Amino acid sequence: MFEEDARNTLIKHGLKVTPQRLAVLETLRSMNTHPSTDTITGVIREKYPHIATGTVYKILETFVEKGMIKRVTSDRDIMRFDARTEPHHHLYTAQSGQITDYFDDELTRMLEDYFRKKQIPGFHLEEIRLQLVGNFTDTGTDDEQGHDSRHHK
Amino acid sequence: MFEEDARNTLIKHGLKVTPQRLAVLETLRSMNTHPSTDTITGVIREKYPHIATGTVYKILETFVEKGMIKRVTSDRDIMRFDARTEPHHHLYTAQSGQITDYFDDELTRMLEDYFRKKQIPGFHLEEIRLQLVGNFTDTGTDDEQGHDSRHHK
DNA sequence: ATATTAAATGATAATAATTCTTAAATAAGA
DNA sequence: TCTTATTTAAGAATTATTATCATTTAATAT
Repeated sequence: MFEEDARNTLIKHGLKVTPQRLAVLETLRSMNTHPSTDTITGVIREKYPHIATGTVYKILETFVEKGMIKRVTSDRDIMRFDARTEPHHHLYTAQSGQITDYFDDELTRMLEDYFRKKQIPGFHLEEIRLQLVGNFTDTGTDDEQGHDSRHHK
Repeated sequence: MFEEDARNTLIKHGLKVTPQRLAVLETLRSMNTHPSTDTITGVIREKYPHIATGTVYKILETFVEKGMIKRVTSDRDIMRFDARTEPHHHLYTAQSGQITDYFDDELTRMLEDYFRKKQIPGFHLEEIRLQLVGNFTDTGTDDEQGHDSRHHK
């Protein structure tokens, strides 16, 4: 899934390798549910019960600054994070507050082409994010968590 | 700008007409800066000093439930609101945390066409939101507030 | 391997945003 | 006008996030 292991990613970005940072990065990479800080902390504590809340916050902020992860904006007040850095979009559902990755290269290309041709006056575009809001029409037979619709076409 | 006055909008949605609700809706409609709850409260208090913080929160939530306004998700932790219900997109800038409306019918049509043709399996799409992240390249001569780039083409 | 040093962590306090609670006030309809 | 269900005000409570600072630790040079 990820080109390099967490340890190398940290080194590449000039960060000290600590067990806490490894735990945060590996946890985030292993989840496709765009967890909140609180969820990440909870998962880590199963294996590493002593990590402090503030540490997780600080680590996540460092990672965002370095561009290793992204903040995903949810409708509610909680920050969510995404370890995937390839261009992709997000499916949002109000029902459960779930955020699911949506990979669609054709769509990404179409949007990039569009804005390559049409400049927005007075604005330098750096990133295009699409939020697709709706509901899952599932028959509900698969597991609760991890709506892993990685629609890579 | 808006088809009907605030009073009628409230009645149409089965809400009692109170001065507080009128103030919130009119304030929000008069601003194109996607204010936070705190900003809205501040503006209202200039004319109506007694409104309670909790009241503004409750009113905004009621409006969102009724579909009269929308939540706009910012990268940070504060909720922002938008009184415009026509399809449009948003320009986000990290510099100042500004959120600006971006109207582009061609773009909206292109996205609608795209998803009319291509269904996302297991997902019923209700709304398409585009966040255009970047920086304003302004020469900085115009007023601080209200980057009202309503690029209606 | 050890010492050095800058950086990271843990614990906790502080702040900020939002929600909850309840009594008092008020809008809408009889 | 009177009645009643809603709404508001005020402040307490909760939750998310950030800041502080003493202690610990990773990386580097010895």
